[in-house]
Amino acid sequence: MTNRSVIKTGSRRPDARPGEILSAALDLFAERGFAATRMEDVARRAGLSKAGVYLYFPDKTALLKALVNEMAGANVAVARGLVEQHQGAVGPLISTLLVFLARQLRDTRFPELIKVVISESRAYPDVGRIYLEGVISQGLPLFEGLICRGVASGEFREVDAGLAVKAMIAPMLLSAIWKTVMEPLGAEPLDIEALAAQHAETFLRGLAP
Amino acid sequence: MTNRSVIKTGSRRPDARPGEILSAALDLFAERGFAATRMEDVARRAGLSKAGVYLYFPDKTALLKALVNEMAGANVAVARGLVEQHQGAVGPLISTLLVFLARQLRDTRFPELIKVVISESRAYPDVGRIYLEGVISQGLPLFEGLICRGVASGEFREVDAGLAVKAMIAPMLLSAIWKTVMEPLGAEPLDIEALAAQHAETFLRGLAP
Amino acid sequence: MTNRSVIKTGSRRPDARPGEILSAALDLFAERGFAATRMEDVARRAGLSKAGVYLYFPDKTALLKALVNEMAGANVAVARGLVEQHQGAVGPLISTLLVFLARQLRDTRFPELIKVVISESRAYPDVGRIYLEGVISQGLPLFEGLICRGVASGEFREVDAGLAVKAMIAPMLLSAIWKTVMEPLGAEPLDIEALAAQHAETFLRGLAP
Amino acid sequence: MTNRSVIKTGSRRPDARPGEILSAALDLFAERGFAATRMEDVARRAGLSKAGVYLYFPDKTALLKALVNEMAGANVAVARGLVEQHQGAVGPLISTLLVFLARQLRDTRFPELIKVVISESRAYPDVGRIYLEGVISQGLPLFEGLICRGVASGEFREVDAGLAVKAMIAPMLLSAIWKTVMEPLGAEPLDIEALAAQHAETFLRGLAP
DNA sequence: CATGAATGAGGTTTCATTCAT
DNA sequence: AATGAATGAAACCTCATTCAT
Repeated sequence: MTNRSVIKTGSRRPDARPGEILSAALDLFAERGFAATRMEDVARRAGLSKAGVYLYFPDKTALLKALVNEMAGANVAVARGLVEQHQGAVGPLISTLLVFLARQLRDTRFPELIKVVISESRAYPDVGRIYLEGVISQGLPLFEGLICRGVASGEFREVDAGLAVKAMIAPMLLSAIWKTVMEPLGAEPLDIEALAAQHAETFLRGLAP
Repeated sequence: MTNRSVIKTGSRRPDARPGEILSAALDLFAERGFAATRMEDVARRAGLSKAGVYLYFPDKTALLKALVNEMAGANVAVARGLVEQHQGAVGPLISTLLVFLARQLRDTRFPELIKVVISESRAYPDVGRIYLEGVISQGLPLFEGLICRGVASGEFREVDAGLAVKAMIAPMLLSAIWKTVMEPLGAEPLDIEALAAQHAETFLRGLAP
Repeated sequence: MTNRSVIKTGSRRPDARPGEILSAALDLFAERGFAATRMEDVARRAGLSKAGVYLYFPDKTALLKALVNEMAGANVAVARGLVEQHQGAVGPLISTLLVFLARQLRDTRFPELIKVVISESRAYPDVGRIYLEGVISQGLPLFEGLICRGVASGEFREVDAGLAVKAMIAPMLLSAIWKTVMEPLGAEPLDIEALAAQHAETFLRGLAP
Repeated sequence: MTNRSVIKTGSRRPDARPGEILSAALDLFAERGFAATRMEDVARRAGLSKAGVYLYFPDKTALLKALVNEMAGANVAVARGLVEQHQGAVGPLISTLLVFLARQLRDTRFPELIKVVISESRAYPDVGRIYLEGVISQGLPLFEGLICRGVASGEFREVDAGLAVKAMIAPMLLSAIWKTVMEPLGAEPLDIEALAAQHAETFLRGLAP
């Protein structure tokens, strides 16, 4: 649906090539999974010959790594920005963050990427590691800090921040899985933003002292 | 149930063969993923020749389907039992259910199976469908009924039960992913039961009117 | 010319398969060189499918290694036998050995194998090492011992045994190269046995005190 | 009329380009072998783009042919010079020639070239033919003439000159192979000049009537 | 029931070579 | 003269799957 691949032009601007290839790759990884995507398909969808892809990426996994790097970095950066600029009670910020994430999940191919990472991480640990280091190790402490802040200020009751963060994030993960795994099987679509909103409400109420 | 590979001899009881094969398969699927598991490996671990596996299962995916069927069914059945036997306030039951699930995730290879289903569902929709129909379509309404009961009785505030169920379950999914994807990459282990307990507390508080 | 490959039967005796494959491989390596020989060609000439070869040899290089091992071992063993059984003056033994080698070069595919080893040793050092350890490191000391014996007994004048051995063997190497490299280009055939005989005569005369 | 204006960048002397390329090529052929040397490597080492090489040489084999031509010609020319200027007994001349060759083998990349010719001759018969015609067909008769002279003058006993020449040259071939094949595998270095000297001595003694 | 032997169908990757600029 | 970009053709190797015994 959210297909942004470029099929048409022979790409006058060589600088655009890597991006075109990555876009094609993500399309296909999301559609068929990493293993089932042949380099030739990526190439053709990027308007290139099979060998051409190898001019820009040494490996099939390099495509995946680049995708994870790229998308992961962007999201964490935004979240970090929101957190650092924020002042006052953390509850509203948590709501904002969850809704922001929900929109990302709804509007980008972040869910597909998460799914691919989950799927391929064992076979290609590098991919998992990039995600772990680029997203998990960046994002969780960020949110953990928020919980701690809330606890310290008396806004939240005493909870284990590490666990709380996971409970806070979990519905976003579930949304990604639902969208990429269950919906293609015929499950009814999930309103991710609504889930995020209701979850934020419940979660914050649940943390109230 | 949690049988971890039988190595010994030619297995006196022919009836045990399918189970041995499935056990071997789950071991390997969990360890290396579905795609990276060769039928020959399954066979060898089950103490059988490669061709022997085909006497019991027509297909590689048949192994996966059988595994999903088996384990999914079991868990849902227990949950259904708990729910149906229960009377009175639903809050404690939800706690009980979450902790039960947490223990299942901790003590069985349910997480691995979930991971495999997520990974292979696109390539083998049958597998996904079995899970969807055997677990999701069974479990979610079950829990949804609980939420509705709570709302109806005034125990919970007014919420969208469908969304609430997902928020309720999400940390369990996250736990499965964490255990099977992040921990092998070096992430610190997650205390699933503690997560479930704290989440239950927060979730129920959050639903209080 | 001395083509011994087996094309016909489907090979009732499975034990014969490795040998058949090796024979086919040597035919082709000798004919086209190692790099230009495709596994599929080997397979077809051995009356097997491409994948079938991999049941017996893990690698293309494994074919080469096996060939070197096999043939090298045989020749050294014979030479060693001759040397160990011999008594008396070493001159006649050296003549015998050279003529024996000449006949091997003339009648077997030893020359082709030497040529392949020379050609592929850099790309596949294992192959070279097998030859070095199986032939060179076995054969040279054997012959060196002979020279030393002759020097000690006064049959030969004082010479550097290590160098003498190389001079003694060199025409055999040249013969192998001539046969496999020059003759296919149209060079006139070399009478290896005659070369060996004349060389033995000259060499022994040259070593006389 | 003067020629077109000369483009400045790159090598100052356009005439030097082919030589630079050949030098780079020989370096790499010697180091990794012909097949394993990529045109891109040659280009880079010559300070050129991949396509640039094709401005000077139509083919990968053209590089090899040019190298063989160049080096072969040079050596034969020197040898021919020595032979033609010589008068008197041929024994000393043969010593001189062998030592000259030994030094060439020790100090130039002649050995590598011989090795490459041996290796690639089957796949690229042109290369072999150049060597056959430029070196073998020139050099052998030259030396054969010497032997014949010696026999005619009574300096040598009656021998088959064709065979004698091969025996005379063989240690030089062995040296080349030893240096390029065995030494990289860890075999102990060979003192080529010493081998040539001792061989000359033995060979000439062996030819004495 | 069980297996050893065999295969067909692919997919990734590598390069020599070409061409528009 | 020179090159960056692109490609087509190959070849190795892997496995799920089948079948005669």
